[in-house]
Amino acid sequence: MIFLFHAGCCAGNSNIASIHMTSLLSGLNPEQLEAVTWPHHSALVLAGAGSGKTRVLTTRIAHLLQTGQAHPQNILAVTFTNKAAREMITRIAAMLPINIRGMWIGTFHGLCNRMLRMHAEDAGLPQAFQILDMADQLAVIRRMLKERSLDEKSFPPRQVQWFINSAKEEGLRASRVETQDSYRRKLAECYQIYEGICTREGIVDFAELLLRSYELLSRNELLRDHYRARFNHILVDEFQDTNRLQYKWLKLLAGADSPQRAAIFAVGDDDQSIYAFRGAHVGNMKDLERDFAISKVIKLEQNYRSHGNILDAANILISHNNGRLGKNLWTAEGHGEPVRVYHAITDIEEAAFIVDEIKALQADGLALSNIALLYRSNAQSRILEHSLFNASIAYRVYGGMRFFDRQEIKYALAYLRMIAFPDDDHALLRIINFPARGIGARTLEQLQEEAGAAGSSLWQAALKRCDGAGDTAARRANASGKSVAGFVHLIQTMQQACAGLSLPEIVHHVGEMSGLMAHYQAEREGAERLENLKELINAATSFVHESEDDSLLAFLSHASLEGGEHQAGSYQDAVQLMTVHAAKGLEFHSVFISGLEEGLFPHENSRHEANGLEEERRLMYVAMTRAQRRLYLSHAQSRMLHGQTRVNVPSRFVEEIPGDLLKRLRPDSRADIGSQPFFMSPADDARPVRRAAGSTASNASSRSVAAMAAHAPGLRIGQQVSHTKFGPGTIIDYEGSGADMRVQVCFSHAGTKWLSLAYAKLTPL
DNA sequence: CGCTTGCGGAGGAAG
DNA sequence: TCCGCAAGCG
Repeated sequence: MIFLFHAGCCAGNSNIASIHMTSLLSGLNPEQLEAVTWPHHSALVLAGAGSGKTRVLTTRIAHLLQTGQAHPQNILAVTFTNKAAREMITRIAAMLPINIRGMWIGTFHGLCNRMLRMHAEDAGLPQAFQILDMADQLAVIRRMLKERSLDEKSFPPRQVQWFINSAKEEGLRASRVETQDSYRRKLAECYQIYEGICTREGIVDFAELLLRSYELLSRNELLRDHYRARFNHILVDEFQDTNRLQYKWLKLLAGADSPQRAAIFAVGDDDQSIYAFRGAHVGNMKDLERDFAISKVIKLEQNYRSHGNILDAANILISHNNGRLGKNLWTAEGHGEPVRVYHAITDIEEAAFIVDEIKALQADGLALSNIALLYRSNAQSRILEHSLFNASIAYRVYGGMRFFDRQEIKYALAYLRMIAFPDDDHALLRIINFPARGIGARTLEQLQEEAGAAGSSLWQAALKRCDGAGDTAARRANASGKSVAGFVHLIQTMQQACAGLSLPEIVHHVGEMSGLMAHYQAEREGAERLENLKELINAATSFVHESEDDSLLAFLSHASLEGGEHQAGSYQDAVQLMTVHAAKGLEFHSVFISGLEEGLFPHENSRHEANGLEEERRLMYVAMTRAQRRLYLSHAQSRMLHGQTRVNVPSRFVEEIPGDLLKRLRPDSRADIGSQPFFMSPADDARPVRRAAGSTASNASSRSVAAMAAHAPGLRIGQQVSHTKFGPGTIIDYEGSGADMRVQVCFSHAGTKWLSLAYAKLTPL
């Protein structure tokens, strides 16, 4: 009764409580209020974009606690991303002065991990099971295929991986996969073998976390009853993104068919379902209504984000989809500006237009970080970056490599793993020869044979090898015996050295002793990797401070479950570039959606998928509803794709928006020429119109000198420079900006190289 | 062992 | 066109 305890601290607690109550619920619109104060019965909240979804979710939790309808330990709230989970926790903590420890708030995978660690034995897992990310999983699959002499051509590892994960997400074990045709039968065999490896080595992939947890609950009645009695409020964020297994898990946990079932409070938006390709099943929304006897869907349709024209355009666009649950966003604000549509001749010219508009917005006082450039596929960012760079506009690209995905981090983590759990074959294989210590494929094969024969881990096999002291046969042929001995010795030394140290100290030691630091120090382009290794120590430090469990094992799980930021953020004000998928959940004053062409958006691959076009349209809907005040849609008549210039028709999505909501812009004038035809004659095409302001030249020599100087004072293309190692040279090209800026230098003696300005010491001559 | 070369493929991506 | 991966050479 944590809340009552708090209230009881204060005199006149009923007064305090009512003040809290008012402040919690005040400012909610009627629908939000209905959702927040919904009785202890399952509910489906259809929450449109910008309708205050997170607020409803967090306020409901606070309200349940405050009114004594639930104690923290009765609450389980599940999200898809760590970011969303963190935000939820932060907001609840800001609303209520309570200890939120008892609540289970996290991602599906995080919560399943928590449950499996607590009941590892019951779940048939070793206490220290390791979590594989996608890349690790792929590596294990490759290893398996090789061991089984299965041809990678007839068994593409990625397809095998996809098959296994899809099966797991349907809740199917290898033995229960349907095998009508021989191909599926073979894949099912792979799944079977893979399962064996995972069991033997105590490794668990992402899908396995859920499946194990599900099986644990369904098999173990005691545990199931325990959790059912405990969590009587289950709240789900982004419900439209749940896959079949996640829904089954929720259903089992909530006890859909048991008399005293939990209330599931699911918040989602079928119109924003854009993850079918990774298993999301929107049908779960209908299933929830049925399985939990939900009589009324609460709709949050008032939008607090966008102006009217933007919402109207989005509403009409999405109305072209069938089978929607049905929802129409509205705003209390005015219509605002029309949606701007720009018809570019080429992709280059499209980028130039965007740059010009950004400059104009900037001149009007808008911060760059309030501007987003969205695109359907990552490949499109290149040309936008190029143009932004030339115009000296700071930008930040989202996506790509995440911190814990980096190879140097993976190596360090594998060493950490070996310290605590040396029997981990997967970790051993990753680092046994990195940094290089002369252990080749040959030695490894032998080791694997020995381990196979003894039925032991590779580590045990390596130990045995070293035990066989003296000059036995193992040592005769080459030095590999020595190398393995060296490796064994290294790990053992590290184990001893790290005993009793704090986590950050261990990470530091491992970096030094493994030789990783030295390796990257010696490597020419290793500066950034070195930085990341240092950053890993920081990550360990903050982990120790923030986490209840500061063990090495917990840190390793954390690393697997939390990819980390995409890149160390340069905190300067910058335009935000990202895919539409990555933009979901975000909002910006001004949004550009570029590449609105048939084949690109909607993407041509979607044509061969069931309901592919509708998913693309939802994607467009998500993109449009990111904009608060100004929305630009642009498309180019011709675009370079896969090395070929292709001519494209404007996206049907643009056509689906009524003309009276649009303002069409043209390259040669800002006048409204919406009545003119979209396509220009070939003669026009031959002489593309260039906007005056932005240089769109693609070769470095004609780039704006001023542009580069703005990023790197004192440097320009053509500048003679000197490098401490490579000697004199000339700057011939550059890319990136700020801390990420790199220059290409043609050295007199050392050839042409790309160098990071942040690390390379270049002296202007 | 590590680097270079050549070929193929190319969508979106949390945990 | 560009990137990433697999085989091949020094």
